[in-house]
Amino acid sequence: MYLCLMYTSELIKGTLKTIVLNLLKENGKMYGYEITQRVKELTNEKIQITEGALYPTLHALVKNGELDIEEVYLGKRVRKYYTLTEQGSATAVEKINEFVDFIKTMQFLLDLEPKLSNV
Amino acid sequence: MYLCLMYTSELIKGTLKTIVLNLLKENGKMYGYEITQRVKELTNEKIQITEGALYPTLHALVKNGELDIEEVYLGKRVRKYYTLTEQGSATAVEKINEFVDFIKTMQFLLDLEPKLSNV
DNA sequence: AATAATACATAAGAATCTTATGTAAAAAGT
DNA sequence: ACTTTTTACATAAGATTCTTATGTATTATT
Repeated sequence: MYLCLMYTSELIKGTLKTIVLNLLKENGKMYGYEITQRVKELTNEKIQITEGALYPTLHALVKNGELDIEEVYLGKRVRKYYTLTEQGSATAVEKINEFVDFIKTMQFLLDLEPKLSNV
Repeated sequence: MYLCLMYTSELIKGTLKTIVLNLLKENGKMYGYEITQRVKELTNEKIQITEGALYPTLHALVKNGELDIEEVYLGKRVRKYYTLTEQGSATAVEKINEFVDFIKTMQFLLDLEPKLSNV
């Protein structure tokens, strides 16, 4: 597993929580492995979240009261579904707003308007 | 000195080299302290590059052949101007293209089209 | 029956940034 | 004239986050 094939990993750093919280906000509940696969699909493999990065992050979000866990057994194998707590929903919105603002600032700083106006 | 007042520092991580290379590409030559002040001005203090982060990064870029140094004495005080090498110019373009692509990917992943269409 | 995919987890090491500290000259304020 | 602020460099300990490697074990596919 790799975190990043297409981008130098530096860029992805710091966006993992934002990605996880936002995916849960859109999909209601997801389990860890599902998150890694969904991100891979949606980004055409440009962003690949490693399990070594994801699981500790999920555990930290639970510990911090942002996520709840629900364990589901499929036969003998456990699958851990994560959902946003109320606090987690608020954090998701904050993180996304912050990221949007950050992008705008970087666009101005790097003088990228023309390159991004046709996204 | 702080790296970031407005944004959680996580987001800025990984963008420092891109910022430095791009500023040098636009301004020809700059010295370290000037870079910190320029970024602060241009971002309305939202991004504040700390000297503890900047100087080691500049040194690493020099070591890696991306930047050249020119020392200028103002009375007894030294000022170190940095310029892009040929390789540094190429890296600057690469980094910016990579960042633009990364933003596009994140916009899609986080479903941010409406929020960013009016930048 | 063997391999690949699913699904969890942790831990050592690398990279990057924060915070703190240091030096010293020039400018600005009083 | 003296003090403080700004300019301008630098490094180092510690924190955080991610990479890479490794581990376990079930289910699905070939």
